[in-house]
Amino acid sequence: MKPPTEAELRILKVLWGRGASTAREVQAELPPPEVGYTTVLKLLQIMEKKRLVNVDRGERAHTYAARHDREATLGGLARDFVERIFDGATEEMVLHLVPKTSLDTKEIANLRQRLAALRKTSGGRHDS
Amino acid sequence: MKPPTEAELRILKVLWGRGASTAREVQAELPPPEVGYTTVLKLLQIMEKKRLVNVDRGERAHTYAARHDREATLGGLARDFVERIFDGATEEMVLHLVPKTSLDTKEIANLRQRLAALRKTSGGRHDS
DNA sequence: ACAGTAGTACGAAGCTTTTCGTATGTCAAC
DNA sequence: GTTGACATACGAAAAGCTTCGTACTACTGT
Repeated sequence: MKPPTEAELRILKVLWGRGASTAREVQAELPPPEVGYTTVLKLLQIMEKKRLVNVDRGERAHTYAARHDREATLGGLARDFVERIFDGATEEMVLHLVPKTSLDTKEIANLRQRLAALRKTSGGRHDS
Repeated sequence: MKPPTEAELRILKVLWGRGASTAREVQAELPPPEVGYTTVLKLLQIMEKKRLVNVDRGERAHTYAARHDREATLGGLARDFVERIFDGATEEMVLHLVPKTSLDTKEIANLRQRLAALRKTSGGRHDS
């Protein structure tokens, strides 16, 4: 399942936010820098070929919907990134990220809780 | 400071592992799929133009060294990624990552400890 | 000196991504 | 039925990345 490119992801974000939309609607909602209508349409056509969106051709203007939900898509991108850049070392990635970016105390507490939960359930493989 | 591309990063990883090396040495150490010698050399030349590597032209064969250390480079890539893909939401990225990848209990404990430390020190700055 | 070996420099092809122009189709209303 | 608004389809240009072929240079051994 091919990952979306940068521009494709921008479009997917709109579709996740709005639900099924026409090309025109997507274009209107896209954050700057603005991009031409035909550009958006072309991207949507490409995304259809890649099976990233479903198309409803019933109406005057086709309506497009993201085929995969946000969680699955972004999760996949994140895992690919860790694989490619950190050779799979999730821990290192997180350690790089955490001190350098803005995490408020609430988020930190939340993360700690999740990690604690993980330890109990069988989330990841245990040490060999 | 331009981020390295995929192929450039593969080369940087070798340089970080070996220290300053010739093009030939880099090529030999590069993981599969194998790539031609001139390809590696060309990349190194491009990387020099981009100031990703330092070159020592003293010897018969030039020797190349990574200009920035692994920490800074990978950290920058990680932060850029979170910005582009997750719109800066580090917490969400980590939450996506942690349950899906294999973290053993030792790593989980380590992360929790780091987070705890964070809470005490700066707490992270948050814009808003 | 000559051939062989090992190096650098560089142009350019092939690919992907992003962008848009232009051609074309369709509907509605005057 | 012609015009205008709005839609899709598609070709193709521009830019970046990766790859390599080819040309050239320099050292080494016979």
